[in-house]
Amino acid sequence: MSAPHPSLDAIFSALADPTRRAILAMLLEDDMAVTDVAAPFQVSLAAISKHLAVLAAAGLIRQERRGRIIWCKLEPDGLRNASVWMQGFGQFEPVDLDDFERFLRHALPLGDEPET
Amino acid sequence: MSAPHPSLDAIFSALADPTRRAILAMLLEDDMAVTDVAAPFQVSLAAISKHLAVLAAAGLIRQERRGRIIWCKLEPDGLRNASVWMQGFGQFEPVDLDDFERFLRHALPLGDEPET
DNA sequence: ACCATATTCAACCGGATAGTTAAGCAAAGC
DNA sequence: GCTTTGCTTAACTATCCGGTTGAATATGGT
Repeated sequence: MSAPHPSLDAIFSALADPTRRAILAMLLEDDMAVTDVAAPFQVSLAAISKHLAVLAAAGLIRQERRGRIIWCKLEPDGLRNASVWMQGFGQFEPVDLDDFERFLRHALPLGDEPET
Repeated sequence: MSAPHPSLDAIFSALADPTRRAILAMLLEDDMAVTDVAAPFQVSLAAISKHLAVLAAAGLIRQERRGRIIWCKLEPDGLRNASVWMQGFGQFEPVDLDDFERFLRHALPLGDEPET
C-alpha cells in the first residue's frame, strides 16, 4: 500500500523514529528478511513488522515475498523528495560521507545498548 | 530550551508536521513575530505558539524577545545534521532549487485552502 | 496430512501530540 | 495605574503511536 507519491508528512514521521532509522541503515548494507531485521532489536517481531509497514508506506523500503520469506529492500529514491525539501533551506555544501558514517555508527539504537 | 545538539528524533518529528514546515518556509523569507507567523493559519495562536516551541526545541528556529515582540528566525544550521543523515542514503545529485520552489508553492497548508 | 517457519493481524494499553479555550504575564502607551 | 497588545501556560479532550500478547495466515519440508 505504499502511496505513489508518499507525503513529506509520511516520510519525515517515518524518519523520526530511531528504530526505523536504524532499520534503514541496516538495509543500506543488504536486503534482509523481516526476521533478520528484527534480530538485533529488543522489541517484538510484531513491532518491527509495524515499523517496516510504516517505512513501506512512506516509500522508503519495498517488501516483496519470495517463498515464505519477505525481503525488505531500500527504495533508493524514497528520500529524494525529502532531501530536496531540506536542502532548499540549508544550501548545504555537499555532504561529507565520513560524517554519515559517524552517524550510522553513533546513532544505531539496536535494542538496549549492552553496557559495554 | 533548544538542545545544543538536538536529536534527529526531534528534528525529523518537527519536520513531520505540515504546519511546521510551512512556518519554516515563511521564515525563510523573513524573520517574523509570532502573531504574524500565526496570521495565515486557521488554528489558534496558542497552537502556533506550541509549534514554534517544537521548532525551537529541534534547533530549527530561534526566538528572541525585543520589546514585547518575540522574533522568530530560522536557525540556518538546524537542518544540517538531518541533511547529512539523509544524503548519506541517497547520494543524491545536487538539489535543483526549482524543485524546492515547487515544493514551497505546492505544499503550504496555510489554514484551509479556500475552495476557489 | 502435519509440523515448523515466517510474517501479519487484532485487541488492547500507556504515553505523546495537536488542538481547543481561558487565564496569566510582560512590555508599551495613554 | 490602567488598558491594550503580544505571547505563553494551564487544563482538558481526542487522536495517534509504539509497544505488548496471542491468534491467524501462508509457505515449505517431511
